[in-house]
Amino acid sequence: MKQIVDAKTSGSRKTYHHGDLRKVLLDAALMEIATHGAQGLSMASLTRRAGVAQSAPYRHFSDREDLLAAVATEGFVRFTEVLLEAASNGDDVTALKRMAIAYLAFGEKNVELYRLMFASGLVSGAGSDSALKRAATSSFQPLLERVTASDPESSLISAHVRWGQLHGLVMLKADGFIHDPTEALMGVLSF
Amino acid sequence: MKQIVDAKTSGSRKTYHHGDLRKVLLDAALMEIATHGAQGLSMASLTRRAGVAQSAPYRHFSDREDLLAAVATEGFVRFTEVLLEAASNGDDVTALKRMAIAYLAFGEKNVELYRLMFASGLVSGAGSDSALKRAATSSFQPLLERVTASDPESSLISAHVRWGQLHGLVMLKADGFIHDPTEALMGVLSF
DNA sequence: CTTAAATGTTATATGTCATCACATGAAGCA
DNA sequence: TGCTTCATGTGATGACATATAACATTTAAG
Repeated sequence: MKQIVDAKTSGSRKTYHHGDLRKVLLDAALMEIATHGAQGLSMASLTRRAGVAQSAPYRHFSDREDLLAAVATEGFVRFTEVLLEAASNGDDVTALKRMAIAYLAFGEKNVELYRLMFASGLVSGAGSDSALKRAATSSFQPLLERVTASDPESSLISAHVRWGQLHGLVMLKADGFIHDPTEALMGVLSF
Repeated sequence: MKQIVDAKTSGSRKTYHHGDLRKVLLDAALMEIATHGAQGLSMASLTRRAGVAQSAPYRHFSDREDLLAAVATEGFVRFTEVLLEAASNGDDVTALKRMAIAYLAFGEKNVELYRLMFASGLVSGAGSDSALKRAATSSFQPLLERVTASDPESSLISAHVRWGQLHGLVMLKADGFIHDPTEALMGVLSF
């Protein structure tokens, strides 16, 4: 039986073992990334927040990049849920529009996480069979399916075009180049 | 009169002063970024490459971010040249198409530099009167002008839409999510 | 109950950023 | 020419981060 005790009472744990350090670290990383970006995340700061030794995370993640990959994977999972939810009912065309809006909303609400997922080079660098790569691929499926439904001819290319449009607007907004991506999106929702 | 001597003969310079360390560092940074990305660039590695002390760069750049900003600024200057060149002749519509193709080409040839310029958060973080911000803004002008010429009504929004599309394709390619952005671009060159 | 496997700790090696006081050389001026 | 001053490079150092290794403590398997 597991002791799910405190784990954060001002530095001193009651139990030597932590409970679920892996999850605690991931959650802390998600918060840290949301506020300071992945660049500003250090293993050391995570251990201080979790109240464990600096070396502890390496029992759960081979290195810093491995931890970031786990965070990004979680990000893709959540992102996929959001897209599926948006596409869950209505005809294909309106579903596409709702997905587009949901896509932008996710990007704006999770700027730094989104950046880590899509613009950090993590995915392309990851081993080809990694959970990260699979999660990333899954995220693309909802969009692809809806596009295919409404345009079976050149579905993959069309999906890339639409994905590129959304991704571009999110990233331009994230980096301060534009201020109202939704406004721009409305200009193309006649897609 | 300036002694433009060696500056790289196996670690030992003849002159105590370097000649033009600032430029040497910027060039080295551009190369390092092209091969290993901005993330993998360290001040220390630059100094080794240039054969100077670790503290030397701080005479020319206040910190690492300042140097990266200078590199990004140079990137925007080059990028603007490329776009202007592509738009230099032909009617507005074909000029837009050539700019789009040139945009993608620049992105593909300078993946990591492009990432630094557009997706590192440097621009949004920079002080509002910085050379970086001005260079970045200049890069947008050629596109905006051409769009305005062919669509004076909603020119800014239209420009954002097109910019977003191009940016998205470049970034998705950069991070390995798609493999042939040009193919996708052809799908929208009827812009 | 004994022992192996997981998981956490302490200590340490290496590397980076950034700053300090100091050294040197270049340029201006007597 | 010789002095002075300012820009630029050096060496030493402090604060931190990543990562590893040897050791400690639980948990859980037999």
